[in-house]
Amino acid sequence: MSKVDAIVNPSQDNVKRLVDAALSSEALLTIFARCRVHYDGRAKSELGPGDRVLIIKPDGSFLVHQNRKREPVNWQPPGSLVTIEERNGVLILRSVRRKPREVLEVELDEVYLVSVFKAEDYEELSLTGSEAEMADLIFRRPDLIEPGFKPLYREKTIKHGIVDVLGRDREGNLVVLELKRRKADLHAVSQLKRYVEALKMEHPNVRGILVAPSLTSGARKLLRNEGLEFRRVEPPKKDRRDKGRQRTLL
Amino acid sequence: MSKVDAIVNPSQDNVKRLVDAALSSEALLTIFARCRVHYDGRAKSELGPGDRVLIIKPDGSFLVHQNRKREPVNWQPPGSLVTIEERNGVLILRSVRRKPREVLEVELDEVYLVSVFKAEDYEELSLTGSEAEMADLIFRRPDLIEPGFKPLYREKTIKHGIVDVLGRDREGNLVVLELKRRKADLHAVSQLKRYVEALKMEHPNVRGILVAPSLTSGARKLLRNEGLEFRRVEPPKKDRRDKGRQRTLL
DNA sequence: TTGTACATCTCGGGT
DNA sequence: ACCCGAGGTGTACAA
Repeated sequence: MSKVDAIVNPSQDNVKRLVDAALSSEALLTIFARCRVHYDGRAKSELGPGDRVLIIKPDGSFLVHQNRKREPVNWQPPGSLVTIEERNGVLILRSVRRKPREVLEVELDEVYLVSVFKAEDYEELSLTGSEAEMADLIFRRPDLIEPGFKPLYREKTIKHGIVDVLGRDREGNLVVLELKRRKADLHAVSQLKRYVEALKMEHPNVRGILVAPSLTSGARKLLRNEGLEFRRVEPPKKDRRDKGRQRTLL
Repeated sequence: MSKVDAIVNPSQDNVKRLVDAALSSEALLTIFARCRVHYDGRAKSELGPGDRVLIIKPDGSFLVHQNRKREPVNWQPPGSLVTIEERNGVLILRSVRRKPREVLEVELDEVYLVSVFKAEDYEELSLTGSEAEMADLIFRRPDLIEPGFKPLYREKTIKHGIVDVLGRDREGNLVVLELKRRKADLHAVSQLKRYVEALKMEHPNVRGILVAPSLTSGARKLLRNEGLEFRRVEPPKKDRRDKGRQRTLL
């Protein structure tokens, strides 16, 4: 069997055969088709006839893509179970998820292409510039917050949530850091405030510092009104000098 | 020209030809390939060699899918600009986004399938069970909140945010509703609290009610501690009896 | 363009 | 299984 099987304008029988082959062989299935889509689960949706790309992965992920946007118009998450059946002469792909129960049905009005891809992939994404790396940075260089700052806990569970970084300042005050890898908004300030207020119930002096590359206008206002602070810190991008073959992209 | 062009195990020249054809013709391009992926922008990532599905849409959306998970491992949002070039005998797909500047590069080590799909789609998703429909419901049936409740504003901008529903109770107290279409969490409570406190600065009696199908344990505790309230409401799913041909899926 | 909040968010980590 | 929060979140909508 080869890595890829593809048939343009397949017969219904060929569609069924290839789909069954893909579903039973850990292969990734891609279909170009004119179709209708029905979904019922956490919400409910209908999509009238049109040309779409369908992707069914061996882990049960099911994507329905229109010709615009990054997001699938309909989908089913990993773990869902796919079947294909014929109803009144129309092929129907059906994907069922349990817990929560969700059903996705795609009526295949006309299939332009079926392709089966035995994709082998043992690599995982390596990403830098995350919030976790901001925390690392602050533990390595606490002076980025202020002189004398001592970070003590990381991902510390408190009364009403989980604090990014908990530490003490030069004067012994408890300090809560809320880190954001991108521009911080109102939500981030509310989050910080929730932590500060929870800690204030058990400690006398608690400071809250929002640590981010920037703030929205509204976040800045709310932060001031609440007596909270801001420190500008960029999420660090590690140099991965992996194999020395990678040039700078940007 | 037909709706679909596909070549299995294409030569480099054929890849280049089909890709150029797709990029200049509003067609959706799909490639099965062994590839490496490099990204630099808001963050930075590297992905070693493996088999993936690449999708490039006519609006510039660029997806790199591994054989698991619903999410693309790498991507570029709509509006990005794609080019294909050859570097040291290797074909490279390059997508550039401006604002923020982000570059995605895919090294095509081996191409198993190139397919070009002139997808025609004039349909839009019709979805029910959203938060917006919960708001509609409450304006139609305010008694779902409590007897005498009068909803007044929808999506009302206040000092620090935008309130879902603002109204008055039987006794003339200002009432803020925060709606969640699914189980409400700590975040939802913080959001509601932010609105209530903003309104309290200008009004004497303000009540805050979280309206959702259920609550997380933590949300319930915080809600109680803050003197806020909860009303159980399910997001309504409209019956779309469209064309009478649709059976219930679930 | 910026700000704000929803989403069938998805995903991972912790308890 | 539930809870919690990050995300290159994406997406729509309003100011």
